[in-house]
Amino acid sequence: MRHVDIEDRRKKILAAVVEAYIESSVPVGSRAIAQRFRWTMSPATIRNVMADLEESGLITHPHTSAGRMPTDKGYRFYVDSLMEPERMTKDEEAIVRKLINKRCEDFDCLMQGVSRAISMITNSAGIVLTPRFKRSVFKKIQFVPIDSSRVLAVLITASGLVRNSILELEEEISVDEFLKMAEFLNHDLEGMFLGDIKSYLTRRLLEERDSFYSFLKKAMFVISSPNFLKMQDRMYFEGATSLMSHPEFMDISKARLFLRLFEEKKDILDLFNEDMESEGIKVHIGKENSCKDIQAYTVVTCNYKIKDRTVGALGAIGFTRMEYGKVISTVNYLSEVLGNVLEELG
Amino acid sequence: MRHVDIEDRRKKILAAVVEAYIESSVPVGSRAIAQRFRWTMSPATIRNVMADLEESGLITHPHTSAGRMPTDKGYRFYVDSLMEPERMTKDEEAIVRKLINKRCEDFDCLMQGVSRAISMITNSAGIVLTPRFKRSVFKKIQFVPIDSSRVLAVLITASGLVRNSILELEEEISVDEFLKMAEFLNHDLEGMFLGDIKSYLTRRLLEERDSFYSFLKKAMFVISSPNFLKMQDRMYFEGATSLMSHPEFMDISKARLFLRLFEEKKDILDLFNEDMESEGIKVHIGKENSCKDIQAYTVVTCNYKIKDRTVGALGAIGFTRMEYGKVISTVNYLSEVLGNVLEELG
DNA sequence: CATAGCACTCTGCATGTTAGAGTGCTAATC
DNA sequence: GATTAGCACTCTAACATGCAGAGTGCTATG
Repeated sequence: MRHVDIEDRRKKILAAVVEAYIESSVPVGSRAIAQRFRWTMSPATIRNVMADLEESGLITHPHTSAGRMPTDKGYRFYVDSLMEPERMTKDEEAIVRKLINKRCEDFDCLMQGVSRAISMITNSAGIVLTPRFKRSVFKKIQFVPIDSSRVLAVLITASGLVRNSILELEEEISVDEFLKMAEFLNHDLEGMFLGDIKSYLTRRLLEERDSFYSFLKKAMFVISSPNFLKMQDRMYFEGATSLMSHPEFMDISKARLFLRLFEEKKDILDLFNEDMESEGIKVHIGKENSCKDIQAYTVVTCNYKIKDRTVGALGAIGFTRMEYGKVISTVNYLSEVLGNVLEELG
Repeated sequence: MRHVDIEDRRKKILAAVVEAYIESSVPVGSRAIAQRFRWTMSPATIRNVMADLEESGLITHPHTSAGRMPTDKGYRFYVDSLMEPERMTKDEEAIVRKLINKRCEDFDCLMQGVSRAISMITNSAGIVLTPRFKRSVFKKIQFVPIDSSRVLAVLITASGLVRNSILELEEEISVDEFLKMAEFLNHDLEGMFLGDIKSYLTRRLLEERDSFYSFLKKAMFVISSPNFLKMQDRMYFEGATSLMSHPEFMDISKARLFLRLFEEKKDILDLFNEDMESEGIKVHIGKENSCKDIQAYTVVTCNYKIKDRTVGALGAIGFTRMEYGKVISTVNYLSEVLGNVLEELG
């Protein structure tokens, strides 16, 4: 059937435009595309198809006599239907191994290594969110008294992460009471998600009205102390410099706005936190982003897991003109690597 | 005496050139300087003095018919002899209070607040090093067993900072033994600098050859576990964006090199760590910096203290054309604020 | 239906021109 | 003797002009 051929050619040419534009970062003309197909079609033919693709809103023109470049819609179609997945090369795996080795058991160093690996391999900026506190599983708590009015709470999660916070006490609590409280909490909360602890204790508080009551209340007070459960979830961000060399940042005020995204953090965090709710790779291309300041970029995110449970997210941010195949496979790969390392480390 | 007058005028004109150049960021001409002095001198006179200053290497010319701009040597003279100290304004103090309030008792948040305050007030980038681990004073240690082969060591310093690390055990150590070890360490090491602990224990090990020996050896093993004492000293860096709007970064490759300084971190850390050895404000102007990549910038650093002991450093980095008075007073002020907050928090 | 050819358009670069800002020098003035 | 006015000179930034190159759309032809 003729019709299939035409559809097929449209796709091939769109893919060629996208790939050529990604490589060169300048609008591509019909001649360049014809060359790509080893002159099996003439530039004139390609021009006709291109005019067609433009009408469908998949590519555009910056001005009359310029080549074509993909629109966000064009990239979307490319990512969904045309793109071929890319395998990680040996070199790239070597980079990952080099940056994320056992030697650097420091948590900080690990997170930094992962975001740096993403940025180095993809030529975009790498982003890694620390394992979300609320999504971690309770394993053990211990109290270390500092002085009469303060105590240090040390909490270990099932995945081996440690968080500590200093609690300011209003009423004095004896060492003995703290020992009992730790024992109680360690027994009752084992295996519970940290995000659920508060509501669990509240429920217990309502159920048991007798002997245990005042004790529970104290535990509750400790747990809901202002800086206990709302703990430092952090974001690592590396590789802004690798974006700086791209022509998109010729206008420095663009670069400035981009960097501000990461000083403010909020918009990026929101995006990642939302994506964490679902499984696997998510790609947000240009104007698809609800946040205006991100609309010039593409964000690729992926959740990562410890023991089959999503605890955090990581990803990459770059220009819409990014190497989608490579970025997607890299982000995917590193989400697995990070999960594994954290599991092992736990 | 005539001679004094001439010296005095040279100084006044140099100060005017420096200040005008800092304000405008374009080379300043004799006319502009004359205007600054409300035409009490004619441009021609000023030109003569300027030619003189240029011969002394304090100012330069980008080309024949351009105005003058200070050299690094000129800035140095200005900072050492001409500059007037600037008081913090009410507005600026309000910024500090807003960014560093009690509510944010989270350590991360505090460090970030300080570096952000520096950057906002000075229009430069703010840098804060966390309190150096080695310079902290031992207060208390506690061991929390995780499983048979690992134990969590929680260390509290006299200034109230908490650091923890997971120790991998080669030979099994019983819970009871850990309790005794903690008791021993807590008793013997109180008030000692963390950086001195290792050598102290080594000394003890040599002195006591009898009953205590095997016990000390175990403690020694724990203390010198690879990731115990070489802990994560971090650096906070905020405000790169505020530098981006300056004309010095018109060439984006400059901006790129600048950002790389902070992805690499090493050069900056070396500079700050060295400056931490001495007291008070240090100013490194342009080419005075030994690190080549920093030679286009001026770095202002200051140590900060907890209980009269230097534990860390903070500062600002900006173009040599920075508002020296404001930057110096701001860095100085915030070093005190940070010290006080940490002390209170400890 | 595909393609060759042609007129047209837009960019980027090189070149030329001009206004403005600033200097250095010299001669006149205080 | 120090200061200043005046003038010739130089360099930059901005704008105009011209031209080559790349790319398109349209039309006529295979």
